[in-house]
Amino acid sequence: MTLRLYDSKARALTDFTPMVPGKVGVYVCGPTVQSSPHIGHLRSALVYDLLRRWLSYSGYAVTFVRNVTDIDDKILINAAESAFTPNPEEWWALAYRVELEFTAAYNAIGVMPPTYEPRATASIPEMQAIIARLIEAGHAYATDDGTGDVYFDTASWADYGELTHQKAEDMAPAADSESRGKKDVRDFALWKGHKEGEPETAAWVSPWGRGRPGWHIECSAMSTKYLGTQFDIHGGGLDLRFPHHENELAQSRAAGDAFANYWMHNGLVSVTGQKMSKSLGNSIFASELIASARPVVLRYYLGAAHYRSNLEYHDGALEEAEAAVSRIEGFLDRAERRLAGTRFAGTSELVIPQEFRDAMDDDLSVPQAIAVIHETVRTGNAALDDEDFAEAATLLGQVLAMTEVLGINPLAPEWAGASGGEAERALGTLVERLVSDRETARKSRDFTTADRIRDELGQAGISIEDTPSGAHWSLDG
RNA sequence: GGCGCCUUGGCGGAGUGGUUACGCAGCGGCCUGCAAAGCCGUAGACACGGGUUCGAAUCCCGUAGGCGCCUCCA
Repeated sequence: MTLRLYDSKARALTDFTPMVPGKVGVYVCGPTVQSSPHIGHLRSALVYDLLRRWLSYSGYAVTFVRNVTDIDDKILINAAESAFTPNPEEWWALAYRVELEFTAAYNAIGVMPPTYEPRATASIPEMQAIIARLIEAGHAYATDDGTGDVYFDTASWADYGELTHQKAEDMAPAADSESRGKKDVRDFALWKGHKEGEPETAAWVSPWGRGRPGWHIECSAMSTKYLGTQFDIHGGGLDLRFPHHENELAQSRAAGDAFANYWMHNGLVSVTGQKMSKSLGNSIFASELIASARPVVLRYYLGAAHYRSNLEYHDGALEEAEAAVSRIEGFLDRAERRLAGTRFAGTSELVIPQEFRDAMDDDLSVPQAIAVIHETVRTGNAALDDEDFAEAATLLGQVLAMTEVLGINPLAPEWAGASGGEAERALGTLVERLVSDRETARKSRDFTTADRIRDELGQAGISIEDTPSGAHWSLDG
């Protein structure tokens, strides 16, 4: 079975065929670094991280580009507003600080660094080149009102609306009072002339006067700069379909580029039934999430729903994810302990079951893929109960392989907390001593003492499990 | 007004024209000194009304409710 993806332009599941056999170019719209990352940003990044990992696992050489839009209206506004706070910040400092926050959040949940992460401000000449081609082709115009603005001429492009299947005349006219020079309310800015009061550092020389790029043009420039004028997959959040992606597509195609072959859009995250928004004050920030759950649990939670589904965040969701991850972790841990010292230790082969492969190939059906993991965990636990170590070793390898591909192997080194070193060793020594005392008490059938020790450890956040090979202790998750 | 999406058991969340997704929580059992973990078993669902069909939760139409985009947004 080959990979099928839902192409939101075609509005259908389609077989994925790369332009060049064995190679895939993916462009994903990264954040506009205007304020701190929230749960939606994490989900979006994770979705394409899973896509990228699955493509890589499937044997493709993946060039994965995710941009950072580090110049736009909001960044300038937020920086300007900071002038009235105790910590005033230049727009470029704000953008960079926020970009670092994003990087930290991505790293925290195991989103792999992209092949390249271009910043919009580093591709101004490429943007200008596209704008020049558009003007040349009659699809863009510089206004004559002295603003230095350049707009895309939507009326000149018959296919405008092809991505979201809307007719231009049906679109609600946007009351864009500031743009007097527009020929049509649907025309969008390619270049914004420098305005009085805006930072000099936010203006670049151009044939149409000093100014800065409009929103949308940066992605046309960066995607084609690094992936070519035609490339395989373009992804982003569902809320970017219109106008952002529609406009990207229009300007790139009008400029003569074939652009993306497949369009993917991930579902949004909602809170209490509604999309997060600043005005509602219901944003769940990445920092809050990272503080309230283990990173691997967060990754599991954000990835567990299908990427095109809306994901509803609610209280208790992370606890449920923690329980699910603990179950997987429990099997891996138990299997490795039980197999240690047998001839099956270390013999597990990292094999991915066909069912898992089929699920992932079917438009990245992660929920079904995870179901396969859980089923394998169950049969693996049963094999351990039956002391069928050959079978257990096989299933252990499968679970490891599947969780590795999704980046949710709880025992993987990347999730290991900062090891306490000496403190950890000291704790271990003390606990081992108590566990040993308890074993002695149990052997002499002094269960009062044994239970007291277990209770005391429990109150300290340490749980005890009695197994055929002795007691096992662990810190509560 | 236009373009779309959603409504599944206590919760989360898949899927699909005819067979238990999966996880969490619940109940019964096995195991255990008792637990924990694990295993086995079990209950419970497809918003509502029509239609197509041998058969629909799954396709079509309608109704109700909810959501997204059309304005900055992952």
